Amino acid sequence: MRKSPQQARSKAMVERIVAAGRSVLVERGYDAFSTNRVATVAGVSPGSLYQYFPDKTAILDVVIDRYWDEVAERVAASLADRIAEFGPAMVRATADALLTALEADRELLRVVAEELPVQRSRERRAALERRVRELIATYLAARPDVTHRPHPAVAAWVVVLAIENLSMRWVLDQPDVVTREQLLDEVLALVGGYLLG
Amino acid sequence: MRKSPQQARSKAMVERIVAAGRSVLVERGYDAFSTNRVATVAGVSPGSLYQYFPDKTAILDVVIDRYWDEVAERVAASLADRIAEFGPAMVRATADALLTALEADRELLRVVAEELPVQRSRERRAALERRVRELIATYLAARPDVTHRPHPAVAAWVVVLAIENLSMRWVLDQPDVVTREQLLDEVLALVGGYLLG
DNA sequence: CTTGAATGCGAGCATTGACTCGCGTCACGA
DNA sequence: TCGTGACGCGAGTCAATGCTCGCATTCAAG
Repeated sequence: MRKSPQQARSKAMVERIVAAGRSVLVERGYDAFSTNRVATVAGVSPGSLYQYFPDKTAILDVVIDRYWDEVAERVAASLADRIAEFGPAMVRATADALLTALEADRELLRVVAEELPVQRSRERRAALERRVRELIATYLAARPDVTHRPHPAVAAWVVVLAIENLSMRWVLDQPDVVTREQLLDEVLALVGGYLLG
Repeated sequence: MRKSPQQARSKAMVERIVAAGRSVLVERGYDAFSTNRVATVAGVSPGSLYQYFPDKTAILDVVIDRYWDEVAERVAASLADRIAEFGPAMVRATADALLTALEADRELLRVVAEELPVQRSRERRAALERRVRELIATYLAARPDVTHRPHPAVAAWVVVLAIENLSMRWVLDQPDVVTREQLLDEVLALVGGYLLG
């Protein structure tokens, strides 16, 4: 942020710019994400835009950060609530929470995951992964009886990646052979068989 | 291709251009992938470049297509060789083949998977997935005794995505808690537990 | 050797898009 | 009410870059 908005008027403008950024991304795609277009959609002039954002990517970053933070919040909340009752129900609930979070803004997910250079959203997504991974690894290390896997950190890495990827691909590709319930069943079988088998 | 090269001279030029494209991508990144730079690195003028490629993306497409075709070839070959002896050894060998293929040009993989808009390489990668998925689904359908999973198509989808993603992330991120052998063990446990458990 | 087609060149055109700057307007404290 | 600084504007600058066009060079068939 080049300058932080002080009056209510300018705070509203910053919000309008971010919202416009999201809107352009979703409706026109990343290629159309130009400062001029974002400014136009926000009903603001390019010059005004640059009073609060140092450059184009700053706007993009805010949009993306907000998205992943939202997803992370939902998943972490669901997970933290149930980490005590570790088991199939928890895995299912967490996967469900992730799916719900991803489905909430499928259009933006599509752009973020498929149109943007991955590196742009890498940081936040990695943060989400790390957060969940550490929760799981810690739990697994404390309760070695719940799994046969020898290395908690490794098991957490595998489980998080597998669930995240399956969920994202399901939401994005909507493979018609797999229903939502079926996906949850498969995730459960995959993770259950791995940790317990 | 705007025109296909007829003399040996021009065929060599096309090759130089593609090689230069790969080189620019790997050494300077996608942002530096401009027609002028590719032409310069290829020791060719922009005008010449446009005699054989209709536009910039055509060069990119060739580079990417070659990469995924190479990977697909190795994996499909390994898989086809061993589909008869379905079991842990086969899963391990296939995962190993994929890892080897991805490791063969890790630099290009990094650019293709993290810098490029995913959509660019989506087609070929999807083709690779489909090819492998169908091999597996067909086999599972023919031999319902090897797995407890009720839907071969779904099981194949899950298994392919899981292995592909874990392998790619391992090669790209090189997480120091997971060795190569360990990764293969984990993949085996994951897939084995899922299909058989 | 001749000749025309294929090949190759590279300066330059045209467009795009990030970003600035000088000026006008508005809000708020005194 | 009035002055000052925050706010807002948008035409314009400037660099990047995809791509073309007219001309020079090379190849190979006759």
